[in-house]
Formats: sequence, structure tokens, C-alpha cells
Amino acid sequence: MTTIKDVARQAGVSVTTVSRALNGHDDVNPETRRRIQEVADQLGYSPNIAARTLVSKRSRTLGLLLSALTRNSVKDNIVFEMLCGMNDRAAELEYDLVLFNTTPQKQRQKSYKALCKERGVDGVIMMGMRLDDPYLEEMLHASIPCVLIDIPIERKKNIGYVMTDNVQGAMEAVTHLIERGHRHIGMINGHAQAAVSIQRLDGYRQALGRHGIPFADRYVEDGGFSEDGGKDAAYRLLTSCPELTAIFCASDLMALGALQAIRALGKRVPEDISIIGFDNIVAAQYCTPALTTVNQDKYQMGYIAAATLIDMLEGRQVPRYRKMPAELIVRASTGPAPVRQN
Amino acid sequence: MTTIKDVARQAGVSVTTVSRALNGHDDVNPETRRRIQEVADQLGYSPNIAARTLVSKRSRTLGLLLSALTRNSVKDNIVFEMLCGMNDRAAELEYDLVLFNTTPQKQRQKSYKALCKERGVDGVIMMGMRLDDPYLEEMLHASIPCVLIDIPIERKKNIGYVMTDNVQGAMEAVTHLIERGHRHIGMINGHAQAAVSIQRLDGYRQALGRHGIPFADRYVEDGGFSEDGGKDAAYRLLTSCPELTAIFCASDLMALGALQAIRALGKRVPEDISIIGFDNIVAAQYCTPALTTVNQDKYQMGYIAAATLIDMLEGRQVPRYRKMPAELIVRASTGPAPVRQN
DNA sequence: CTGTTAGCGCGTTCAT
DNA sequence: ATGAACGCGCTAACAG
Repeated sequence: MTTIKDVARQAGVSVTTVSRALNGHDDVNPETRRRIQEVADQLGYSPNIAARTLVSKRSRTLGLLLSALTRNSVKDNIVFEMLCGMNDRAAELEYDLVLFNTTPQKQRQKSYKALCKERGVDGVIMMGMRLDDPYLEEMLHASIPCVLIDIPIERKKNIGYVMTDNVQGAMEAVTHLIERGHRHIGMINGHAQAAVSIQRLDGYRQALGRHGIPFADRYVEDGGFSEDGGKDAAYRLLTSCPELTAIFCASDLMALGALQAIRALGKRVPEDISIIGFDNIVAAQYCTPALTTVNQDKYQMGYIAAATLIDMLEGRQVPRYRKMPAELIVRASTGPAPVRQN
Repeated sequence: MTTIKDVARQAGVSVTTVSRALNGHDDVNPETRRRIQEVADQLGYSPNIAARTLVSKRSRTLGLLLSALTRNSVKDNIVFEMLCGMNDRAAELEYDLVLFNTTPQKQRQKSYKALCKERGVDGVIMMGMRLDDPYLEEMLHASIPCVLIDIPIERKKNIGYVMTDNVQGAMEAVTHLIERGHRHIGMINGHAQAAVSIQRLDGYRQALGRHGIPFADRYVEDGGFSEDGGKDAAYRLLTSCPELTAIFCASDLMALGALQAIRALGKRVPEDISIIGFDNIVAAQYCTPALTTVNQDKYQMGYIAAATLIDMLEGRQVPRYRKMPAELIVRASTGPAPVRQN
């Protein structure tokens, strides 16, 4: 491959001059620059990133730490949509993305810092992490700029985050149900180690509160964000609290599971039970009944995560904490509360 | 960050010895090795990849060239599932994946070789490429090992591929329809620049041929692999060939579009028209009626692509061309051919 | 405006 | 079995 030396020789200048010319320094004769550029183009020269990284300590590379890149995360393509957004913004700004291959076992061996330093990434985007993930704690003590997805931490200057306004989204969802006459509304939440769960629960409580509906502990079950978990939770909820007429699920996948449970219980959606999800995954619009849900702009979240991180890296002063609006999408899984004859 | 020098100093040996000890050379005293390892662990040393790459010309990094990583590819998470598979295998073998950010504009600026050399990737996996993609041609003239997904090229030793047995899959699909009594079977194909389209069409023709059903050109329309394209193609097909009782679609996404068109035409699936897709995407099992389709093991394809590439890189003698079995999954969108009263 | 010198962190001869 | 010296390709002082 052609190196900077080849270009220098061919253009009759020193490598230093080539480096400066090609990197847009202004202390180089326009004519010289032109000639160098010409030779570089002709030779198809492109700088060796390893060498550049080694000396400049900057790699124009972003690390992606996603503990969610597993077979299980395939059904909700949330991660994938975010990835597309990141990829697009990174491409625009000429950064590359490297996927950190992190399995639970490896995590014990290799520290977060080592992972980053080793690869020489300029910054990191973390997603799909639990609040108790060891890497999260390590990250807080590292100095590498990082943007978190769905984890609102505002403690350090080199850390930012992007997340949907989950409180607002959950409130809209539950309010929608209340306005349709529902008074006994259950919730299937994810798990305690997810910030989004905490916020969505908060929105659920606030919506109830505003309408003078008391909050009941036994109306809330965790489904672990999985389809099966949602199914089980719905089953528990509906058998122990037969008065429920609606369930707000903290994810579409769990809502899909709930749909199954309700069907198995011989009830209909939305005639007997209204179901509302969260995320607006692809399957939500294809299932029957189509799922009423709260949309997250996943692509945009990824895009902004990458944008924010790069802005931070390049020293631009930008808001580091971004909350994206949630949007209620009403489909067929929610209806008016059934009239109970008792 | 701690470098090899730090380890050397701390352990009281030269950097050379550290390098050899940590890289598993056998010309180093067991006791020395133990001490060095101990110091390295204690210091949390991990080698700088840029430096290593620079000198060794090997980066343990795989490049991913996917022209399909766009907003559009979100609905069928085929790319994502494959990505998961690659990621898993790469992780097992301690390789990292870097996403090449390639937009059409950039492609003109930067050659394939430059892209690879610049990043110093050891090998490349290409997917989502059209047969007429300029990078494909360039790749053929480069010396970087490459594994193609869905593009069967057997011309060079450093090129391999992974693809589903599309001929078999298409044959099974169409045979299934024929066995259910269908004689007038249309096909919605992707486009001419996709190897899978060619193969699936081939399977369609073979299945017809084996059962003595003549092939008719006007029974085949291209839908460009998109939902809307599938919808339009189905519309054209059903209006110009009212005798059709079934349509084989070269992708589930197009089948989803066809479902819409049929509904708009006031016909029922499968009572009036049977529909069969290809890929087995997530939405296929949630739509109504659930889609009969041909499953591709997308995860496995990604896994094997990465495995094959790394095998090639490390000089292991393995089959470079891998054809994965397709599997017919019968759901509700196919039924017996309606009895026509004419 | 340009060239010389130095060094990033590492693997690899070649001696010892 | 171990170390000194060299160079990978590049950028960054420092001279001139």
C-alpha cells in the first residue's frame, strides 16, 4: 500500500510537508499543497489509521458497548434502529464504529478502561446496560467520554445521555386509558435494574394520581422485558386481580406476551381488556389486534447519541443530556372500559 | 495507560521479554513468564492495538461492509440477526467488528482497498450488496480475504460466501402450493441485481416444471424487496392475471405488502389467494394471517460468515462456500386452492 | 514555508 | 533464555 513516504518522494518534498498539506494546515504553499494532493490522489493514498492513532491518540473511532446484542434482542429491533442512527451520524462526521464484543465472562477478565484504551476509541456509546452492570460503575471512574442510552447520569462532565421522556410517555398511555373509562389499570414493568422501568412506573403513578385513582402495589408485576415474562405477568395479574380492565406494559414485547395470556384466558382485546405497550416495535403494527403503544424514535436516539458524543469529543459546547419526546400511537388494542354488571 | 515498558520495568526485564512472554513464545523461562504475567495482571496491562497493528500488520479486526444498514432495513431485521451471529463468533475468537460507514457518495471518493487498508482490517464481510455494486468489483481485484453473504462467487481463493439454499427453499415453497392444489401460481421477485432473486426464481421454475405446470413470464413481477413494492406487484399481478390462486413472494416484507393489496382488492387470504413469503422475519409470525414462509437461519449465517472468514485468516483449511438449508414454515396464509366455478 | 529530528507502543531480527 | 537496536507510518516540536 502506498504510504506517506511514497507521496513525499513522488512529490519531491518531505513527509512532514505531505502530512501538513493533507491535514489542512495553513502553513504550506498553495502550489505545493496542490501538487501533493494531486500525487496523493493519483497514488490512491490514504493514511494508515493505526499509525495516526498511535501518535495522535485520536482514532476517529467510537466504541459501542451493547450488552443487548444477543439473539434475544432480535425481536424488538430497538438496538438495531439505534445502531442505524448512530451509524448514519458517525458516517456524516467521518467516524467509524467498532462493536465491543463483550460477553459476561470476558467482562470479568477485561476492564472497561482496558477495552477502550486497547482499541483506542475516542469515545463510547453504551446501551442495553442494566443499572448494576459492572461496566457502568467502571465507566464512571474512567475519563473516556461516553454517551449512555436510557441511563440518566448527570454526575460527570464527560458523560452524556439520551433517553425518551418515559414519564411523559407513560402518563400519556395511562391517561389515554383513564379517558376511555378505565379505573382498574394494571402495569407490567420490566425490572428494577432499568432506569426506564423506574420512569415508566413513575408516569403510571402520576397519571393515576392526577385522576384521583389510588395506586395499588398488587397491580404492578415485572415481566423482565421479555415476551414470555410479559405473558406470565399478565397471567398473574389477571387471575389475582379480576377487576382489571386494562394493562399498561413497559414494552411492546411484553405486551405481545400479555396478548397471548389474555387469549389463553378466553378474554378478548380490547373488549374485555385493553392493552397498551411501549416502544412501537415493528411487530406492534402487525399483530392482532394492532398494538396501541408509545413510540420511541429509536433511530433519532441513536443519531443524537453519536452526534452528542462527537460534539463532546471535538470540544463543541452542546447539551449533554437529551430527552426525546414520546408519542402515543393509538391502534386497536385499547378501547372503552367494559361496563361491569355487578 | 500502562504500556509494555511499564511492565518491563516493574518486572525487571526488557520489553522484548515481556512481549515474548505475553504472546506465548516458548523461548522464555517459565518462572520469568509467571512473574511477567503477574505484573501485567496487576498493572492491568493490555497491549495497544494500534501499535501492534502497525508493526504486525494484523489487527484482529473484521470490517463489515453493509450497504443495507439503513432505515429501510429496519423492518426485516435480517441484517441485525446476522450481525448478532457474526458478533458472537468474532467474540469467541477475540476479533472485533468495525462497521464501515459507507454512503453512496463516499463510495466514489474512497476505494474499497483504501477503506480496508486504512482501517487495517484483516478481512471483510460484505452483505446487502447488489451484484452491480462497485465495491463488489473492486473487492474481486483486492487481496483482502472476504466472505460474501448471498453472493455466490467462486473465482478466487481469498473469497468465500454464505448463503441459504434458495433454490431448495423456493422449490419447497412452490411445491407446497402445488400439493395444495394450486396451478396458477404467481411470483413476486426482488430485483435482477440480487443473486437470491435469481435462485428463488429458479426454484420456482423447477417446482413448476416438475409438476408439468408451464412457466408464464407474466406471472412474475419484481417488487424490489420492499413492502410497498410487494403491494404494487401483487396488485398488478392480481388484476392482470385473475386466474391466480397463489403467490410466492421472494421476501416476507413483499408478502406483507401483498397481503395489503389483496385486502384492498376485497379478497381473502388464504381462502381466495394463498401467500407464501421468504426469510421468516419477526413480523411474519405476528401478522394476520400468519405468514407461511421459508426460514433462513440468519443468525447462523452471520455466525458462519465470521467463522469462515477467521478460519481463512488463520490459515485453516475449511470449506469457503457454505450453503445453508432452508426450511418451510407452514402457517395460516396458505390453504387449499379454491374451487373455481367456471 | 519547509525539512530534520524525535517518538508514539509494539514485535522482531540479531547478538549474547 | 534474554536484551539492544530497529522500524512500522505517522504527527509534532523545533530549526532554519
